[in-house]
Amino acid sequence: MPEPVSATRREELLAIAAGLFAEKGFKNTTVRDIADAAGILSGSLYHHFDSKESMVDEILQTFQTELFGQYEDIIAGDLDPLAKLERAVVVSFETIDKHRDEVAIFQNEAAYLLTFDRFSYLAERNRQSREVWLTLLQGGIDAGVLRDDLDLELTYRFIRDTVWVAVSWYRPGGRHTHTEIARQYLSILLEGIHHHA
Amino acid sequence: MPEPVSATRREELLAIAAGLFAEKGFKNTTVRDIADAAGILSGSLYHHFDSKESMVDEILQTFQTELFGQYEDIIAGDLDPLAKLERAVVVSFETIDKHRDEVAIFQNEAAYLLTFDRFSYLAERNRQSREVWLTLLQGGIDAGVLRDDLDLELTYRFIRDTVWVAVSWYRPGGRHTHTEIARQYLSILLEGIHHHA
DNA sequence: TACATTACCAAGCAATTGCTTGGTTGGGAT
DNA sequence: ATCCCAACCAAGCAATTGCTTGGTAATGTA
Repeated sequence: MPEPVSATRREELLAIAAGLFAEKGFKNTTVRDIADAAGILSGSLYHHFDSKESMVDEILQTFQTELFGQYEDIIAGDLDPLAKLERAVVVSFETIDKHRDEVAIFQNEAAYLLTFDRFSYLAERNRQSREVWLTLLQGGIDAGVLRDDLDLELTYRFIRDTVWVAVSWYRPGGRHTHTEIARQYLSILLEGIHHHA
Repeated sequence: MPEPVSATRREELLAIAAGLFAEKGFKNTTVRDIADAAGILSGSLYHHFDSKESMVDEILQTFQTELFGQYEDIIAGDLDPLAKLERAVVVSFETIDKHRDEVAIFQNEAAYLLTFDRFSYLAERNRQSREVWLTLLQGGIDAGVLRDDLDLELTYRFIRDTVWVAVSWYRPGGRHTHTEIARQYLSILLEGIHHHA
């Protein structure tokens, strides 16, 4: 197993931990599991990190900074409302493709991690995410390009859930690329599955 | 092996356990948590049940028997294809309303529980669920009432995910009834959010 | 040569876990 | 009056948990 020259040992260990946290859950992954996967003893992990919590913390912070930066760029950009919404969906699926473990951890463990003070920033991220989607949807409605007879909150949840839950089954190299999935999901979301003559 | 004792106390304890499993996860809920919530000592649970696994087993089996029975009724019924699909969505939201804890446990813990032999029937239920939705979708396509340009597998996942993930935020007595949520979700699914003149 | 740094090992501790064992209580049937 | 039995308690065991401690080996750098 050749290792990327650029990856420090620290980043390697974080990637291993992320894979296990995503697959088995945070609480259900022991420091011995992580150490075994890395080929070292559990105690040796504490040369690199303070605690198991610090590992998942670093994993989540890194990817969230990147993701929310992209959302901000979209909103601040000059695309038309519909294109902005489409772009946000595509970016989300790109993130699922590029940061599958991190997204899975955020999806599955956020509720549990929020019981610790040090992870209270996750609640802020959720609030931020809601604002992004509501802003994009309202923009489309104001421009007359989206239906105005739907409950905005329900529509937001519909989109959010549909996009992120795909991380539970999407695998790179599967029968659909993330681009193709985004395209079809957008088609259903915008046009519906009903046949229009 | 303790057998049915006072059916009511047994059901009480199962309901308490289900609430905790749904809220905190199976592995992350201790037998002491369950006992505390029931106002007894942890050892006393073993008068009613063999193990923690037996509890979650009984919880899942009971509700799945009911749910899949309803799906079978719909497919065997004489509604037209579109109405069958709509009915299946409505029944699913009714189930989320009526068996919130059980659905949440199935959604969140199935992957973990499947690592134990005794829960292999959960994989069979997943297969069964996929067949139900694919049958309903194919029926609509054959009847010319649903679009035939979408990937069937992706459409199935879209519907499945959208319906069941709602259990993560739906609360009875919230601002939307499960009937209202089903209605709006169906509207988006069938017609899309795009504004059609 | 002397020292520093990085990455790890070996051993184990305190807390928590699921579960076991033997015993107690109180209401209902005989 | 006696007995039964469902429901529980009190105590604790063995395994697993996150994490600590003190040390070692290899690779630098002065």
